[in-house]
Amino acid sequence: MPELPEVETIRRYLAPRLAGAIVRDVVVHDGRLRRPVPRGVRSDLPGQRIERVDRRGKYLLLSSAAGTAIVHLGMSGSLRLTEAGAPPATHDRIELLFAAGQSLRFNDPRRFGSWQWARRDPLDHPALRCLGPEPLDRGFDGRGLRRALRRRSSAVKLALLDQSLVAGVGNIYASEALFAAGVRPTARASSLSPARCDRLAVAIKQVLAAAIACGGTTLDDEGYASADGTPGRFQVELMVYGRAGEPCRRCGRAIRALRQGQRTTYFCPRCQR
DNA sequence: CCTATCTCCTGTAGGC
DNA sequence: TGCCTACAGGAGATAG
Repeated sequence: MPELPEVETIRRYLAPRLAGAIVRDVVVHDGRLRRPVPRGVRSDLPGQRIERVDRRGKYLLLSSAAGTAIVHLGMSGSLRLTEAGAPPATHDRIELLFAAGQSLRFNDPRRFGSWQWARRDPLDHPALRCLGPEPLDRGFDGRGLRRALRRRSSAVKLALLDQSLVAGVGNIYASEALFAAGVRPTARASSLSPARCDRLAVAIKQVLAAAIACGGTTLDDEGYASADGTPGRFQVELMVYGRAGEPCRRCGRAIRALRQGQRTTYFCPRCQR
């Protein structure tokens, strides 16, 4: 399930390889994604030069003079850059063919991903307009986080998943960041002291940066990989996610799992108060 | 504005 | 072996 570190890993691989590349053709093998693939992807992108590959939250942005493809990998989406020519694989949905002979394939078994299109500033696009701050930016700190959390009555874990408060944190890194900060995921967001918000903001930055340095997290059942097929290595660094019943790597107590808003949260009952 | 709940989708795992 | 159910989860829609 690609979150910020996985998308950033893909971006870092693709940016130097796609910058300047000319899109020869766009083939939509199956446009039934989370929302239908907009016409602009097909009609405007061919012939364009990719100027930049950017990331905003969990979105990857492929920018050209004609517009920007706004790509979300959902939970099962992947991108693979290869030499063109191979027949499409099962669940290949969209393929960009480049003039130099490469092919960028978007594969998504569960169709939770999306390809949107922005003719003008992509940051004004509805998908990106309401995103919160980039957690790895300088400007993201405990004060801003506290401002965002203080008027939320929900559990802090759920608040961290809200992309309008912080962009790019998903289920894995929310649990990991709360562990790193020593904060109980069930704590009311509004109850966190300034000091704990400072610690949480630092923890979010540290966990995301460490995961990027490892090339993301590849779980057994999801099989995330970067655009050249390389899996991530952060799964061996996880402190709590997916470790229910196993001993805490810091204190030895059994890691616990609970359900919050239809998804699983992991935490250490001793290290997180 | 905020919160809680449901929905989309498909591969996989577990129970029987 | 096969059928059934539950589960994984991001984000948008909806109701309150």
